[in-house]
Amino acid sequence: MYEKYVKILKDHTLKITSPRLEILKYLDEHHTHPNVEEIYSTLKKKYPSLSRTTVYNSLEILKKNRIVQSLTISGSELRYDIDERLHHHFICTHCGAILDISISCPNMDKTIQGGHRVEEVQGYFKGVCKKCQTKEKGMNNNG
Amino acid sequence: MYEKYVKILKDHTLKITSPRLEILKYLDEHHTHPNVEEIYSTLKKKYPSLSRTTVYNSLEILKKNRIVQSLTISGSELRYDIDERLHHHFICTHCGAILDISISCPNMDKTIQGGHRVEEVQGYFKGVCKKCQTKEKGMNNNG
DNA sequence: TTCTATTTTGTAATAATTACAATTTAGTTT
DNA sequence: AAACTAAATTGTAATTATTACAAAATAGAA
Repeated sequence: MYEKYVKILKDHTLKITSPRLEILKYLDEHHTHPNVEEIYSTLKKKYPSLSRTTVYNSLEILKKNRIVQSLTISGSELRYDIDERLHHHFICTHCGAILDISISCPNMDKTIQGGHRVEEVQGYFKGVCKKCQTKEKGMNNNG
Repeated sequence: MYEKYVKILKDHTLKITSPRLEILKYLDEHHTHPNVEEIYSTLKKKYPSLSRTTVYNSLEILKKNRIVQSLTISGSELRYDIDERLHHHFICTHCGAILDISISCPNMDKTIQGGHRVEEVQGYFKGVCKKCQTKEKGMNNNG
C-alpha cells in the first residue's frame, strides 16, 4: 500500500518515516493542491500524534528533493503538489480552487534568461472558473 | 511633480490623497517590486503620519483599479509593481531580487482555458541571478 | 542490541495581513 | 467660503501562516 512512497523516499536516500509516507500518499491521492493546514488536519485524524511542524518540515525536505513542489499562487499560503511533468495552474478567485492547466509554453523549458540560472518555472492564471461562472448566471436569472 | 499621479487617480475617479500619490510615485521611481514594509518605512520618513494600514488599503484599491499589480512570487509577502505592459518575473533565491523578464509567451494573452475566465497571467521564474552566480564563482576561487 | 544523527513533536516567537472603530479629509453642495 | 458626507486615514488589536528551538523519539547503521 505504501510501497510506492517507500520507493520514492529510498530513491532519494531519505529516511522512511510515517509522516513522509502519509503526506506523499495524501498528495498523490488528492490533486487539489492542498495547503499545510488541510494536509495536517486530515492526516491528524488517522495519525493523532502528527505535529503541524512535522508537516512543514516534511514538505520542505520533499521539496528540496524535488518530489513535491510548492505553489505561491494564492498569495497567503503555500499550496503543495506532487511534482509531475511541467504544467501550469489556474486559481479561481471565487471558490479558491486551483486547477491544472496543461498548455505548452516555449518558456517552460527553464531556458536561461539574460544570464540568470532558471531552476523553476511557474505559470499562474487567475480568474473565475467554469463552475463559478455558471453559478453567477444562475444567480442573475433568479434576481 | 505629482501631476502624473494625480491624473492616474482622476482617470480612475479615485480621490486624490497624499498616501496614494506618494505610493504611486514610489512605485514609479522604484521598479524593484517592493513589499509593503519597504514602501511603508521609506515613505514614513518623509510623511511621518503615514500608517502601515493605509499602505495596505491604498495598494488594495490601486490594485482593484488595475493601476498596480501584486506578485505572489516570493511566497511570504506580496510584492508590488506599477502595472505596465505584460511581462514576467524572475526571483533570485540567493539575494531575493525580483527582475523583469520580457519574453513573449503565447499564453500571456489571457486566453480562456477550458471555459475558465482568465483575468490575470503571471509567469514566475526562480533561480540564481547573474550577479549571484558571479559571487559564487569568486567564493569558490578564494576557498 | 547499541548507537547516533536525523526526525518528530510541542510550544513559543515572528512576520504578514486583516478587522475594526475613531478621526480626519476630499470633494460636493449650499 | 462654510457645511456636509461618504470615503480615506490612522492606530491598535486580532488573525493567520510560518519559523525557531529544544526535548523526546526513532530509522538505519554498526
